[in-house]
Amino acid sequence: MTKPSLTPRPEPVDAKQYDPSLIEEAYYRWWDENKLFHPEPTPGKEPHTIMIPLPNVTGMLHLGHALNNSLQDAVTRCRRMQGCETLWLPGTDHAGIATQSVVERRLWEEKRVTRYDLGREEMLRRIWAWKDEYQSRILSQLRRMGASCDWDRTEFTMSPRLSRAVRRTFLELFREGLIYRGQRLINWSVGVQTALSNDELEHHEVDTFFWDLHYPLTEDPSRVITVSTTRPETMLGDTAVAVHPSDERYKDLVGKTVRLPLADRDIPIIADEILPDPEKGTGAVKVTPAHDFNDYECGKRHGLPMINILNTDGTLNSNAGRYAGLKAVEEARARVVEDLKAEGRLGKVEPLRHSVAHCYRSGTIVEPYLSDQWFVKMDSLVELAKKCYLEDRQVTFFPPRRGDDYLRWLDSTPDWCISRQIWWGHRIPIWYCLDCHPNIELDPSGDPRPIPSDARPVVPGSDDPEATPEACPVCGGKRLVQDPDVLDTWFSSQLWPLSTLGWPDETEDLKFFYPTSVLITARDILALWVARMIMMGMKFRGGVTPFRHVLIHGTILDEMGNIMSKSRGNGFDPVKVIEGGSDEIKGKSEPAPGIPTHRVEHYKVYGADALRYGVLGLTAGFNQNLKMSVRRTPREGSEGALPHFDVEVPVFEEGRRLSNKMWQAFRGVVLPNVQDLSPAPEGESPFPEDRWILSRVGSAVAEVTANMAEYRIGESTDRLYHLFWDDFCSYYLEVVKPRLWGTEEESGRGQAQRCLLRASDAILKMLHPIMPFVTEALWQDLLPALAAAGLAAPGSALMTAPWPESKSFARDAALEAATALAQQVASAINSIRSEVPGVPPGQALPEVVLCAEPEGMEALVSLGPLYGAISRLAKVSKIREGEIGSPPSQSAAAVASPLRIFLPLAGLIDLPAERARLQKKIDKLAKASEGLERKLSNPAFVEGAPADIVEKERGRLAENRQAISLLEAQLARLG
RNA sequence: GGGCGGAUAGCUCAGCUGGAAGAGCGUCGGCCUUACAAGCCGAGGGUCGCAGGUUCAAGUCCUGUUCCGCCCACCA
Repeated sequence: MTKPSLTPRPEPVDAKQYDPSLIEEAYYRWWDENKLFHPEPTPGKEPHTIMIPLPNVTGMLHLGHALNNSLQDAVTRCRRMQGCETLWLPGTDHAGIATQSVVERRLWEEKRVTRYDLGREEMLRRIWAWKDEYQSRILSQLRRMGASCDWDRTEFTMSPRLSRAVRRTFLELFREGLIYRGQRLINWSVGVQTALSNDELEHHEVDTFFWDLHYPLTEDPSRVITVSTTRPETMLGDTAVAVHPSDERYKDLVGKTVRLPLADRDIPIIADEILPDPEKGTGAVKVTPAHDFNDYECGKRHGLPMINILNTDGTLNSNAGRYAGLKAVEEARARVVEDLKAEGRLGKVEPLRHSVAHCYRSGTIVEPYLSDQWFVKMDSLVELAKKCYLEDRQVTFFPPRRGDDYLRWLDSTPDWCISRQIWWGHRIPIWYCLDCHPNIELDPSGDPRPIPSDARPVVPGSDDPEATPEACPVCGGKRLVQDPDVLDTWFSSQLWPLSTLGWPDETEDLKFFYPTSVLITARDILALWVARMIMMGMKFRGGVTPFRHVLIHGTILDEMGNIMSKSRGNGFDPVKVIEGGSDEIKGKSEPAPGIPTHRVEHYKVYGADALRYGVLGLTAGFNQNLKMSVRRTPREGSEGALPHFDVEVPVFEEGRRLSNKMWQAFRGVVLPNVQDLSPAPEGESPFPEDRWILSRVGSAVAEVTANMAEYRIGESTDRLYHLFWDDFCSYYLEVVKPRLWGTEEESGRGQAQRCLLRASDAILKMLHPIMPFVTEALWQDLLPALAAAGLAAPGSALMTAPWPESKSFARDAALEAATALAQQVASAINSIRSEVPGVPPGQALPEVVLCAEPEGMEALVSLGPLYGAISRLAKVSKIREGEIGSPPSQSAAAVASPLRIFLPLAGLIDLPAERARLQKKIDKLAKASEGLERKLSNPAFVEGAPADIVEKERGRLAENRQAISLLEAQLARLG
């Protein structure tokens, strides 16, 4: 309570229906201006920290982000109300390759210039401008969704502070020998012209061929050895043919040479244990160590020469002789095949579909490419990451099975290639001495190229991202040039939980908020990001995990099971869902049969709460696929050339209806009736509906609290929906209304008001993490009454109000059972009203008679205090008890075990229709009884099953039989 | 090829440690009942993918199998 009082709350909105546009921005601004999102390290308080999985500045947020951030916000808001000092730290990722590619593409489309035309400095200026624009758009999208991030701590991976952390990390790992430079076969993106790590590849199925090539023996050209390949053009770089040592067919050929066609080189036939599989193809394979990962390993085993035949742009180089300059896959392949055919060296050609690696950003083919790159040695880091999870149990996955995915990746990760031949990113903090290495040249951008494999690295003296080494430690020369490459984006993102809190400085934030509480993310970056953050935390934070929990949520898919994205044409902008409006969609594929790829879509105003409710509801059960159905209906007579569609999303529809229902219930019933508190005696209310709703709220508080603690947020949305709609609105409000309207003494108005306030308060609180806006707005309207009743502090905010406790709500199981029976009775009466012809639908029924067998008397008695409730719910004027033996004549009957219900309907009843209705019920009951009888006549069941189960089944059968006999008697009476 | 997940009402999905099949939407019928027609009342609709097994009892556990999806993998 040390916080200064809040600024005046936003003006109350008086609207008949809920209009999110009148609420959301005003309340968000109010929270923000009161710094309610901003935590401070506070000794004695429990911290709760979430680092946002930093979105890329490449584009706008999509529905997947809406889900991810709704989860984070729901957890954050819940913990904040539970008294934690909550930090949700926002920020963005510079996303090196992705962002540079986007800006380059745009430059080319708009101005026909390349990055080389602009030069490094100007290009970076353009990318910074892009970043500024998109970062602010992304952050405003987050605000729009209601994200309670601490904007004062907003970070960016290339800020000076984070750049310092990156440099510190690089230099420490380098000094330790965990970062090294070396020539390796790496993945090369031909489109972006940079190295990629294994994790940046996408595999796509490609239709191609399997070609058989005949290589003639040097000593006897009439004899050939046949190899099969999917990449005939790489034969220009072959340096051997390999066979399995056990392969009898080729035993005599090992050690001889073949004459490589087209290249006219002699290459050896070698025996290798690993590469060739005698069962496959001809059993003999061509070996191209510079252009295939397996061949590379084989080449190293046998000391084969490695002939690089590629340029960085994917064309063939001079090692390819007359094919130089041709694009390898698109042009050279066909020419090589053609020429081999002409020479009679081509064997059979079979169609083949196989998966080929593509660049995850440019979509172009990835070539294995031999080059000098920087690497992180992974083995010791992998050990730390395993220890954290397996031995220390410092980190827990939700759901637990995700821990297996994590381990699987750790077990199969090679050294990490971290250098990228692009400009946007953290420059590698290594210099080279031009005096020691006179063959280093500077290209037009001022970048040194090439850097020899044996160039001696010179490191700067400090972590300052601006620091440069003064002189060459060997020759003292001052002509130093920095390595032109930048680091893989993930090198900086892996530091996110550390660097955002100020590491390597020992800041108050770092001391208080580290380790973070939970990392919430989708599965696709488990390896790329999650595992590496753990490594860095373990390495640089004294073996402490960066996060205690990892929540892996599913991916939103469309109804067909495809990943949703705007570029595919089946996704949409979350802000459009919130604000409504229209959007031109120009996708790659049809979102559903008959829906064109290029169209205009119109969205309703759903509001942020409905969006959040909808996406959070999808997450129930930790499912990995979250299919979301979308209805698109064509608009008649739409203007313009493009077809127009109205878009409806059922899950958002549900959220919108819920927000509106809340609005209506509070505006229409709760608020008008709590303005003037009538006096009420202390202690428990004598009115059963009061005790009932508090009991129901109490059990919901217990369940929701438990669910939230396990991140079962989808389950909570469902639970709260029914608590509010069914229990609070359909039952409690209906039943309590007369007391609110009535005079004080008789009706217990004061008690009704207090109970209403307590239930409302708890419901709004529990719904707040899911639907922050409508709940805060209604709670503010309710606050004066809550304060008057001593249930809340005046001038406070729901956002920071304390979470309800289940122990403050008395539970009453017997009352809940009695009320459930009352609801069944009301429902049975309504059913008769609806099904029996002749019963007036609108008017109240004059009388209902309830009867019970002797063993049901207790239940009947317990129902006594609830007659008023039944009267309201089923609209009957009078309820009385009757003798079971002499039911009223000319009546419709129903059963709500253990009670019999009679509606005297003299003169109104349609006899044949009523007879048919009764017969239908009897048939249904008889069918159920048959099953029970069979079960109970089975001695194995009666003896084997626990006694209470057998008893239960017996009771059920007796109930059924009684109901049947009653209905049959009724049938007989109707004649 | 390896790993994982899914298959339950027309659609999207709940269903925890095995004890009479649920929600929302959609459909059908009836209601402008004084918070709410963005609503209320009622009805219909399911051999829980298929085949075995364990058990007195299986949507739930085990085995096999078929589809769908995802992740990983060098399939020459």
